Amino acid sequence: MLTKAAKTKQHIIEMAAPIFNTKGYAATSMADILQATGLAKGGIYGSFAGKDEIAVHAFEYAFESLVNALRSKIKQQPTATGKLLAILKFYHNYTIKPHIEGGCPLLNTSVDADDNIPFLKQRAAAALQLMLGSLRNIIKKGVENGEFKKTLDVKKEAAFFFAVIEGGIMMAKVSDQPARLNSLLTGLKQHVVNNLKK
Amino acid sequence: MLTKAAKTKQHIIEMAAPIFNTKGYAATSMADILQATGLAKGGIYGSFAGKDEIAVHAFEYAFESLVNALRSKIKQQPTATGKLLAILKFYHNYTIKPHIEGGCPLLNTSVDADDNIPFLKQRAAAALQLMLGSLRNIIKKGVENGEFKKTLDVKKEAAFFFAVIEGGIMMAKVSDQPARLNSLLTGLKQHVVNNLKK
Amino acid sequence: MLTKAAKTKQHIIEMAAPIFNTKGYAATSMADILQATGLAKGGIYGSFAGKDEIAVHAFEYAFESLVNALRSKIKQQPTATGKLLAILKFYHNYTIKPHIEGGCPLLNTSVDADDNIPFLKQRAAAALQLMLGSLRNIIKKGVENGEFKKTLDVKKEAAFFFAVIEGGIMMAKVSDQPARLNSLLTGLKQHVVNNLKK
Amino acid sequence: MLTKAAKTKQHIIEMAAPIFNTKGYAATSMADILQATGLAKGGIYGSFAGKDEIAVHAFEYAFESLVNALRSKIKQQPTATGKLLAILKFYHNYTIKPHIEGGCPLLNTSVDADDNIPFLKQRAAAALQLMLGSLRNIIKKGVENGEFKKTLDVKKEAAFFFAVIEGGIMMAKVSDQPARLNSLLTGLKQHVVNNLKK
DNA sequence: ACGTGCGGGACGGCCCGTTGAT
DNA sequence: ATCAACGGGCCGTCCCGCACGT
Repeated sequence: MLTKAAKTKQHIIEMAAPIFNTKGYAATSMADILQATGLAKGGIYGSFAGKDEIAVHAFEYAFESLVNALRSKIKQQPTATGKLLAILKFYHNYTIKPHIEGGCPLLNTSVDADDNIPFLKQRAAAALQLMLGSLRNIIKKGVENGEFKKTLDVKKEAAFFFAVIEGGIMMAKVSDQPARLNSLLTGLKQHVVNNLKK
Repeated sequence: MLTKAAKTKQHIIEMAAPIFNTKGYAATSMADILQATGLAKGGIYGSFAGKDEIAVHAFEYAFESLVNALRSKIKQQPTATGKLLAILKFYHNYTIKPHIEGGCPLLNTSVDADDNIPFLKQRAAAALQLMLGSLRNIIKKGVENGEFKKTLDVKKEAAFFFAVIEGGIMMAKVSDQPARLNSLLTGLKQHVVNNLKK
Repeated sequence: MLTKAAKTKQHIIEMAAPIFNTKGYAATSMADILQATGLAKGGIYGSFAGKDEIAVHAFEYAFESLVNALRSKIKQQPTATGKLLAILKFYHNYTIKPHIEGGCPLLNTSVDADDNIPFLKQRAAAALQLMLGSLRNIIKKGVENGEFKKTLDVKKEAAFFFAVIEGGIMMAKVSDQPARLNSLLTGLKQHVVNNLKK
Repeated sequence: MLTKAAKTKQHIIEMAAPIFNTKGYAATSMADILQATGLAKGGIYGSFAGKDEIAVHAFEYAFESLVNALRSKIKQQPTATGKLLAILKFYHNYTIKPHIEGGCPLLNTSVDADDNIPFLKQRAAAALQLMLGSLRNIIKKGVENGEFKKTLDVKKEAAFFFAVIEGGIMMAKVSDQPARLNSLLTGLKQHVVNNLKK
């Protein structure tokens, strides 16, 4: 069972995550978090050392939410092809209905933190590693079980897959054209069916 | 000839652009810009109405720098294939030696501004439109002059091309692995040679 | 009992009131208030939303002080004549020893705010209304109980009474001649005794 | 004939006077004056040493305007009674149509400057002295030529006259009730006719 | 242990009145 | 005589301790 303190901590994280993910680290103020959580000024500092620590937990929470959402879709699919297509389906209209407000935390935090906020950059890098690792696993199993061509460069294929998605999210969001992402997802789908499969 | 005022304005823009591009809008302070330009507190406000205006000009300067750098490479190539490969070459090791400190201003500003800073988002969206338009032009001409397959979906192909690059930059940068981008660029090169060409 | 917060708020008001009353709204800086209160920035903005709010409370405090001081003098007098003379006595040498530094807050704030600071003007107007109302009450009762002539124009008489005082304060203060005010007060006294009384 | 420099100076003064008279010394910025005059920064400082000097000239200009306007009305009246009534007529509806924007410069500047701006206070005091002197002259002549009672305290009468007017202006303006002033003026008129005259 | 709320002080962007170089 | 530049000051927000109740 969760202690009261742990509950409060979790509450703060869950309220703060969409704010950080939307506004970015620098533009998110403690006041924003106070208001969102309903806590008093000092109440936060009982649970966290400071803004940095909240930001880290908020990112990890946001990323885990993403991973969990993806994993539940993937698990339902027995084949590697099915898993990849499930991922693509997950991202359909993602800029309209993202799993967390603000869109992909990996993209947001990476770009936000890469030059300035080392402790966040580090977490984002680890998250990316995990994400790419999962994709590679799926593709690798597809190769091993004969679904996909043996000649595939698994690592490259995974990176390519994710790059298109993230690039697509960025473009769709800034231009307010969700179709930009969807079109790319369709392209990836054809790529999976036409180029990866035997 | 440039007036002194115009020179100062340009100086401010050129000094501010890498800062905004590196730290983002919210994390960039007027003090940063003052220090970088060597001007005094009041000196800036003779040339600009405020931080917002500087940020807009800084972005447009950074983006134009990118466009100019790209264009000079493209112009040297007579064929559509050559132009696309020149673009890929331009982005080789881009996270190590970007044309401006902080990396791709389109990526940075889009992600920084999309939920919070409408006047910047708008400029970033316009810049993206221009960039994609240029790519489409190149590919379209390749189709028209018989270099590329007639069946190509020009719009999709351009979006795909740029999405991979931007996604690749993001991943390479956050993970401090420039090779991640280069590998994707190599993949794109093969795509151009194998899939686009007749 | 007063909470600590309420005490601090009151402390700020009491320290700020003479400053605003002396220097006026625009010329009073937050730094002045910080120094007078001994508080830091965060301390002030915990109690007030901003300078405006402090100015309003400061004015109301200053005006209430005036009203209380006057009322205590008035209460001691059973007759209307006595009350009016008590008021005149209160203002004797007022520019030398005002009840609050800077002199009459009604005069100061009215002139300071009437063209520029609507939220203060509004409070000053209400205060004036209250002040004139009190004067009218006194005179009216004097008429009713037979002290004063039945033909008196109560409203006019009250306005006249107060106009002379405020005009006198202004003249005495700017010329550094307190006697200018005292002389007018003497004149008013004769007016009460000679013209108002039956 | 006026030199060009003198013309510029006069232009600045005439544009600045209503601003100072409306907003007060502290709240009037050089930028306000620049905008009103249409001059460039250097243009002002060629004619004046600084804001202080402009404020002084602006006040004196505003006060002289008042004096001139009053004098022209007074001159038309041969009798002392006529002169006093002309003054009262001049102030009728003064808060609606003051001779200069912002209302009586003597009142405004006195209250604005009395605790804080010695160089302005000094000018305001001198102006008051002049104003009261003029009133005394009128009344004194009225006594001498037999219009008024010989027992009048000339000095007191003049001060009383002006105090009511200035107090009335203050009250009328802050309450947005011009009638408050007019009512007092009517009272003064009766006072002149009933109490001063033989 | 948990949370409250007052207070601290540095810094945020911006505007002030003014001066020098041209 | 113009205009670019100065530098200190403006009000307000920032993130954060600390002393206290509970």
